Amino acid sequence: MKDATNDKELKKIFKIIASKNPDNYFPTQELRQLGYMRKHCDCCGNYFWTMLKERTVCGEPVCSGGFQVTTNNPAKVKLSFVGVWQKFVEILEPRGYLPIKRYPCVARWNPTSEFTIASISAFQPYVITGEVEPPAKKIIIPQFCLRFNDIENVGLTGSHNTGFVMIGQHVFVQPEEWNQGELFLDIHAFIHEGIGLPKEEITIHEDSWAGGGSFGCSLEFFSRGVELFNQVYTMFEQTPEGPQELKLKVLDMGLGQERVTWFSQGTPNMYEAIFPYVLTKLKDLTKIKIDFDLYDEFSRYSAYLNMDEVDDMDAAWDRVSAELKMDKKDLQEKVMPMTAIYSIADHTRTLLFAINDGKLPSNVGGGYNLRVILRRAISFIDKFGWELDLSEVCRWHAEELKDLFPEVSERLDDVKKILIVEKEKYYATKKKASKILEKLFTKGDISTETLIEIYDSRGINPEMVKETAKKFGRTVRIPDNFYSLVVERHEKKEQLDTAQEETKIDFNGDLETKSLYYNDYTKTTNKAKVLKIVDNKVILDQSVAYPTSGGQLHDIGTINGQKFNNVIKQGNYIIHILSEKPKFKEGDVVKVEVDKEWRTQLSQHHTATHIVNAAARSILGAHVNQAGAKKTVKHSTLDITHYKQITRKDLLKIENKANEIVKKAIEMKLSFLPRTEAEQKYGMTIYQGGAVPGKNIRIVEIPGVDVEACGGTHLNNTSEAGRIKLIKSQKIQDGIVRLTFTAGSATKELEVEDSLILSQLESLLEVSQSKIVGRVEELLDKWKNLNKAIQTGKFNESDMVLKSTKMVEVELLTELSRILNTKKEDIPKKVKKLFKEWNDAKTKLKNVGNLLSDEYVSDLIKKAVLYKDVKLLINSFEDITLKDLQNLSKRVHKKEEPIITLFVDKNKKGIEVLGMASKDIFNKLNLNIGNLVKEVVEHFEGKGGGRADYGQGLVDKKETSSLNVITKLKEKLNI
RNA sequence: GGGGCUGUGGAUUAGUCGCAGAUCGUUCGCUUGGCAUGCGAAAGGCCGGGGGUUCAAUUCCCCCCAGCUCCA
Repeated sequence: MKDATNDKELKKIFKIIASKNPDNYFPTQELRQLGYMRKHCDCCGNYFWTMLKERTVCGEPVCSGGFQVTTNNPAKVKLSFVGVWQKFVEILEPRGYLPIKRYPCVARWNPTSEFTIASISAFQPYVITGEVEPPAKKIIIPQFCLRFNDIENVGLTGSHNTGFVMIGQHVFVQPEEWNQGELFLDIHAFIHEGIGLPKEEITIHEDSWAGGGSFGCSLEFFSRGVELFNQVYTMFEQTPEGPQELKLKVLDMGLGQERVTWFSQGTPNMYEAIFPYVLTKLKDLTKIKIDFDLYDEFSRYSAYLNMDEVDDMDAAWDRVSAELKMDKKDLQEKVMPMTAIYSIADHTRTLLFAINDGKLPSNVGGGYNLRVILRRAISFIDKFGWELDLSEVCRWHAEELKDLFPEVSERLDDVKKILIVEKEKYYATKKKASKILEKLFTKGDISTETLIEIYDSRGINPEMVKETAKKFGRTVRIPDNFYSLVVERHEKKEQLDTAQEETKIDFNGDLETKSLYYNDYTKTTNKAKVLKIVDNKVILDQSVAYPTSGGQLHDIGTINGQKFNNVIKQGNYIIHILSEKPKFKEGDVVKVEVDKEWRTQLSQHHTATHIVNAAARSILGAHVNQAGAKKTVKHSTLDITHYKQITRKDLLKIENKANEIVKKAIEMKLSFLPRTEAEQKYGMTIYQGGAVPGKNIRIVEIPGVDVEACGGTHLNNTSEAGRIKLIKSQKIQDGIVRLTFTAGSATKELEVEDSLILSQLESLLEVSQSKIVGRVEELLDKWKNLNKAIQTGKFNESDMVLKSTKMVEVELLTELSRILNTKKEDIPKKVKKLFKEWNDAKTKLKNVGNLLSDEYVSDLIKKAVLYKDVKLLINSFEDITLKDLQNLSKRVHKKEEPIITLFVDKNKKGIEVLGMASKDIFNKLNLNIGNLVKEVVEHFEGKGGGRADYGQGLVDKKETSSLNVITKLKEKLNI
């Protein structure tokens, strides 16, 4: 047993051990009392319990010949979906179980998984490890769970869901209170009395379970080839010395409420049993009649259509229609609408719960799953052209579930808004996709490579490609293993990245540092005993210094006057990292002092984060949740869930709201509460900052505003936060917006920086602050105009002066960075650049006899000579730019065609040569200007090139003169 | 969490180390009794931003910003 290296092996070995001595591990006494006998399956070799003497195989579908739910239904009690839970309570509550409310299906408290995937998830990880007290020792819970690994099968097989309720029977007790037989009898009572299933219809399998180093045995309950539930007794843990009894024994029984409902009603498929109200509405609206016999027949073979395993869907449909002795097209036409209705019903229910519990559809993370099912639902609706509003279907679900889950009716308006936004996005990408495809098809055929590429980067799947191909009367070969090719491509790329692991410093012994920063952030000093020193790292028995955690940066400070610049937390102890070797020894009593300003600033930012979070929620809606946060000395960032970019208006509203909260001077309440008590009192939204370990959790409450479980340093009163200023918002992914803001003296510093920028602009543009925006707008406009004028030679006097006195009432720098399309820091740089270019243009245009006036250009053309029937203009200039040469050439060419211009300019860089010829010169004279320029500049060890009608180059050798270059040019032209 | 793609007049976009193009829309003129149309002309580009390489960058390299997308 000790040799088992992983859970899978552990499970296998333990199963053999348990089945050898069933009396030691299974409630055999109770089983026998009830009349069951132990048997050995002829088919798979496992042990099972049954009432039937003649039974020789266990209840696995493979051994007993598939599902037989619909015919001659064995359940004597017919229960609705909600009824199943009510019956469960009816049976289990008198037996000492406490029914509790479901946890959110978005598992904010759980660091190991994003969604709740089983009823036991509600208690993972801290209850299981014994770190946290459960609400009661025996609990039952109707837990809504999400699982997205079988999306393509939903609607097709008659029994797959993306969201489902797992009814949990959970027990957490000390070994001496553990009564396995009773736990077994409790659940048996539900199935036998509650559902009314005769014992003859029940088959119970012996099995084992292992996970996370713990393991135990389990009993699986089957009837008619359907696994109804699995009761897992986790009693042991694997240790280096071998298996040991757990200090906390855990019962994990999870029962699919959908499955049991179906079983109890014996409806043709599961969907019909679990949301009849929604289905009736859907069928009414779509006028779709379900052919139950056909669907039943079909769903039996639907496994052939499992997208995960089948590469060639067409062939798979061929196979199924052959089995059903039906025409393939006919079958698809009949089956697909039914599939669609069931899928829509399932997907909307999942979306309702997930959005309600704080997850938004997105392009990354778990939100992606929501997007996938939403798009799947919409595409069904579009395919059949139904007039169906998904948010309306969500509403029906909410109604249908009101007795069990009243909370999902609370945010239906939010759900609607979110679904609308998401739907629009879907259509936008679809439109884009069809455009891209059209382009590709007009270009030629689509290779497998591009097929994968457009799927990966544009979301265009082979299905869509095929459809468009039809329109173009083309065919596209799609490889059978398309999706595995995509996976392959990812594997190649993603292998390159190696996760960098944090280096852990290894201290032996059970060290513990008492944290002194919880009660009062102004307490910044304490005396402590040195527990351990390793190199520069110091562990004390207690400390006021805050270690980096919960998104808050660590404190800095001194120990006995020696600086520490970093503080980290590891296990139960805090490590101060000194900048030099400590002068004190282990066992010494030392004095810790934390930098007060630093600490205050971090506390201001942390409390401000809670305030902004609450402000955002009150302005944007209840769907706003924290998705991450970071507090540094300079500023604080808060990521919130929201379905679109936040408008500037709303941003301002949030800022105002936040500052209102500050001004109200609300006294903060900081306290420790037992986890369960806190959850019950304030709800699961306290886990804004993510999972928080510990039996007792710290609650940071701004009464009337916000409550969060949080370990950071906080102010005593909101007024101490100073002014909160939102610097920017950015959408970091779909569904998540990052707010960056400052509080306290960071705001002041920022304002100083800002006013510095503004005063720079003031003196540059020679206007008062309030008029800067107007002036910059004007500058940009006139800069454009003059740049154009340089090319045309025509200009407007009014573009030569800045005189705008327009005033705007907005945040100046924000507005400026919008106008200039640049970051705030770059504003002065950019304005300076524009201003300079505008001035330069002015000078160029103003100078008499300047290069751009019509007269000058005409005079220049007069200098042209005749070269093989074509005008040739050679001229030299001084200190103008390449751009000027270009503009001048262009103007000459506009005025006089055909002509060849060869301009030479001497400036700081050296001698620049620019040649231009009218388009047809090359053919006429067999003269390549690019080559000409190249040869000439290279003769003087310069560089250059071009093409037939354009050439450009530079000679940077000091001793070369313009005349030299011109002479060489002439020489090459034989003149 | 890990990848991929895209950014060019108001819209849709082509393009390339070498003078920024097209279509639609807009404005003006002509055609017409008027409209749809037809013909002709014009205006409209910080080639997302910053830095680098280069004789020369919208194009190549790096960083950022914005949007889209796939996978776990």
